Amino acid sequence: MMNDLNQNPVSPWLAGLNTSQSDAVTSLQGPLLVLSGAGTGKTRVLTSRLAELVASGTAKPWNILAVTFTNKAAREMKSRIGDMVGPMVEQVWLGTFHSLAAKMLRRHADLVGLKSDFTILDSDDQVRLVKQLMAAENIDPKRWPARMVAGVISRWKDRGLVPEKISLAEAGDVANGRMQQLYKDYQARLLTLNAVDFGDLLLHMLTIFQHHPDVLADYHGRITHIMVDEYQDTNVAQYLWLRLLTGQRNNLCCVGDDDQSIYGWRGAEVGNILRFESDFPGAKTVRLEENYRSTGHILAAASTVIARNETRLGKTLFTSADDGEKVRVNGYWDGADEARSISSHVESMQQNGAHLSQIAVLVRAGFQTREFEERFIAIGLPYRVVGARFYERAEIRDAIAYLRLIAQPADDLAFERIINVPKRGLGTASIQAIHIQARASQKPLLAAAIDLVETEELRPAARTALGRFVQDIGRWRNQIGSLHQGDLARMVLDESGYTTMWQMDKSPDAEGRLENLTELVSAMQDFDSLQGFLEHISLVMDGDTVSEQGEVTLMTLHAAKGLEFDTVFLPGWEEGIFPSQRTMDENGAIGLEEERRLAYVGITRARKNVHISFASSRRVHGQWQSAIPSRFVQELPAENIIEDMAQGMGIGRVSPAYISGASDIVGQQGYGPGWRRMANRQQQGTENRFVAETNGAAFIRGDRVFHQKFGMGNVVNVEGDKLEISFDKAGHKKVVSGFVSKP
DNA sequence: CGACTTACTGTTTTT
DNA sequence: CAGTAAGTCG
Repeated sequence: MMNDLNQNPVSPWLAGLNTSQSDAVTSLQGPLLVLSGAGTGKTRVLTSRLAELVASGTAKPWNILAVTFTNKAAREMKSRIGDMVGPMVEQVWLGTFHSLAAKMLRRHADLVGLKSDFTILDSDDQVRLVKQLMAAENIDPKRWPARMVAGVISRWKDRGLVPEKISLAEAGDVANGRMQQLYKDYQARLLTLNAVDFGDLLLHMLTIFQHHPDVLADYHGRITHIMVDEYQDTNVAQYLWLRLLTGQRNNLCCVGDDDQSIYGWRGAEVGNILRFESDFPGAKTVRLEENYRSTGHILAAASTVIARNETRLGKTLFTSADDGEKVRVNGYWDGADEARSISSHVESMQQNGAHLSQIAVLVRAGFQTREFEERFIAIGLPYRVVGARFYERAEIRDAIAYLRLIAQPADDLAFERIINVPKRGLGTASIQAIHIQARASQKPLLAAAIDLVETEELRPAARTALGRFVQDIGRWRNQIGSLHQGDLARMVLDESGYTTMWQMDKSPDAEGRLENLTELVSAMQDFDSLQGFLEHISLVMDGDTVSEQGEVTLMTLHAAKGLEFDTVFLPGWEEGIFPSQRTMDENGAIGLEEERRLAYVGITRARKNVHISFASSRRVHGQWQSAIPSRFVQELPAENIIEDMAQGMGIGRVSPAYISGASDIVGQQGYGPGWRRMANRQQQGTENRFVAETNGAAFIRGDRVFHQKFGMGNVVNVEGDKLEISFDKAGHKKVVSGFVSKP
């Protein structure tokens, strides 16, 4: 240990660092790349180094720019640095790429034709805008989905490309070769809306830095040291932004792990980290290779898998921990079997004293959580699904649209979203009239609507409704400042009839939506102003409520990056699912490597136990499909795993017939008839059995019933053979009586 | 204008 | 299968 590096024996954070960690923490000048493997103490190094920069007098807090990707990471960094250096942390430029860029852009908005109170659009708004532009250009939205077109534009922005820089070849035949025009239109439209999308935050700053050297010079004067977290996830625009800000001083410290780059499809360039040493001559590279998280077997399994990747800088992780238990590999008959087995395993772990919060099920894609949810509900196992993000829910977005429109009358997208929500009798005809008026008078939609009410243009009913609407908006707008934004929000939701709309709604999730609205209002209390709140929500899309009262975590591998658990279940390791067929089709070998990194991320989330599993058949889009174990299963080193096969299903022993997809050929292990027929028969049998059991058993309100998927519940309403049931765990559902039984 | 019906289409998603 | 988005009828 070399924790007493002469110059500052009092820095407590230097104690207990290993050699390479402390090397990284005390290398304060020049370009530094810290290659930090999973579980090697990355955050600790990052925060300690920042503290050291300040404590050693190398830099003042306000000379340091510390960049992360997520708000969560920024928060954590802030609190940990705060623990080390105290309130000085407030002076550091600390935040996400987007929040920092937004802060800068508000200062210089006029240089790119924006006002400093510009709106930040989310991806949903983006797509709707693109859709409108495509309609104007007569491009078939079926042939070229707006989502895809918006995606292409976003990828260009990720690469730092403004519309003028798009080459013909680049645009390709997407949208009939009109992509460049669409991109131009889109940017023009954003300017008239005084809005930017996420990509613009960076892109506009690049433009400003390039065209206004004085602005850049000003930042060079302010910022002398830059630190970046998760460097492997930076895209080209972020790279350029960092590079420009770094300038001649060259004090850039990037921390990352090329093996954990899993956002390539979102524009992240692994190349950035791979190229660091040539990009920044004289760069020093420090490898953090001692893993403090996982046991030997787990680490060995992960290392062996990732070693197959060609494109990597290479690290050799080691641990002084025990070998621990081997990674268990399980084969199951089908997905339900897999879910059943995993959930009962979790149950028995719980009975043996394990904390549910230390157990996670990590899947490749969101839809895979469902099977587990259903099973967890059925057996009453507490769980939480990470991913369904609060601010993306329709009711929250609607509520925010109201607030946006009030705060920002020119926000046409917000206007369109809520003009007829709840229903005010303003349909396509009225909306079109507003659009025509707006275009003719060069005004935003709300202003045009106000004008339109004065005319005879609309039918009386619509005119009255619109009149009321614009009047309401104006009235609420006058309350800004005099009324606390939380109270204002409640008032808006009540007076607009939005709350009533959901109260009247009989669908089972209406109640939850109302709760979400209440939660939104209470979340607003914490902000200084309505503007402040809106800025926050446009950049912080995580509404993660930390209810750590012991629940199994269910989430995607992507969402799991950076987290750790004692026990991790990795189901669905089947070709086509994981690695994902689509990724392989679209990105070939590169895509496969990214999938493999995802496998690496998954395995390295575990401290003590990993359970990998696959199923022989699975229902995908309602169709039964046979599957072969993922190639990643084969790549696991035999000495670090235990195969725990059900019914003689082995890792490499699946009949080749299934590989070719000829599912009707009988396999060697007696797989029987094709999966499809087989499955149908099973399903029919199941249904019949339930009908038979409950035959003649009429249900009445108040009956206590059991449902295979949803568990126990009470009948709250009966309509013929359809029952409305309030389940103990699954909430309100409507089900056919044949699927429930009396206990 | 809105409720209902039919056709289609399914990853991952830090901001 | 199931959720959505567009399309049709009253």
